[in-house]
Amino acid sequence: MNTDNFLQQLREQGFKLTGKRRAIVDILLEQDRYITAKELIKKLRDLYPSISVDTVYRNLNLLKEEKIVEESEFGEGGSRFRIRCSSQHHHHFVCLSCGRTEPLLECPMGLVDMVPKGFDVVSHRFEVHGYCSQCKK
Amino acid sequence: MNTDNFLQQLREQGFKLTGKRRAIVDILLEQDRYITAKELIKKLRDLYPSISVDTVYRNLNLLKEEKIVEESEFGEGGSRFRIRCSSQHHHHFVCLSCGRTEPLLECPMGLVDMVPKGFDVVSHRFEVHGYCSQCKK
DNA sequence: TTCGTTGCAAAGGATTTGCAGCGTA
DNA sequence: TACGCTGCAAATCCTTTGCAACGAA
Repeated sequence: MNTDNFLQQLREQGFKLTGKRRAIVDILLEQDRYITAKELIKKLRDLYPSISVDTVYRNLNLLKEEKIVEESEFGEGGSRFRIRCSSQHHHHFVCLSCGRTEPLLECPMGLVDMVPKGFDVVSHRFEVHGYCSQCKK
Repeated sequence: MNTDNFLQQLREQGFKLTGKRRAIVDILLEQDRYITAKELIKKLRDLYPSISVDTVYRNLNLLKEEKIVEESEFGEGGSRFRIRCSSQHHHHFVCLSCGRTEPLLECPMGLVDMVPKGFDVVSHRFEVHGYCSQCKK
């Protein structure tokens, strides 16, 4: 997956292809981990020193709606965002220190019956938090 | 479990037993589901019309630190809180409509190896969302 | 009396919105 | 040209904090 794939997908929906939008996707892609909006903005300012936070949030929301980006809430400093590189359903191990993610080996929903009878399941969330091999040292 | 058990626990830590604190625990206990701070405050105002939001948040934070209350973030309108009635480790099915919770039958972490080698696991989060038998109608 | 608790007012941080001008297609 | 995108400023929403008065033990 590269930036152009994602931008192409947006263009097909009638959205435009701007330098700032490209930069947002670029950065998320080269990070490939959960980062806060703040971190993202900081990196964007290297290229676009005056980019406004609203633009970033508007783009993140658009990318979320298009399922290109996913959001998770852990730690401090607001939501964190990461790009969805794989289209296959899976969950993540998330490093509490650097935000790096690693796919988990299983999805619990498929393993056994988790949910008591009588409930309609719409979605589920599974996340394992800890420290990656680099950060645990 | 009843309100006095929880308040007793707080008293042993040197915290005081006020009417408002009791009311907060009472309401959380009679709800036994995830509710937003807003909903909680609304219900508290029946008994204490002028209770302030800061008192509620301060108490929720205290109860969280004492592991009496747990917080989850889903849906709109900020964090949601519920009282921990059972001391046994488990996860929940959460109704997206009414916030009702139901213990899940398994904890995925015990079932198989979920996490690739080399990662230190600190915590995990598992939640299933959907509609309960009442709300799905 | 002591020290935790509360309300008030204000601040804080994250995120969103209306609007007018700009830029892509 | 048309319509999406952007920055600005302001607003909104949720949550926290300092301070002085209050209240439980």
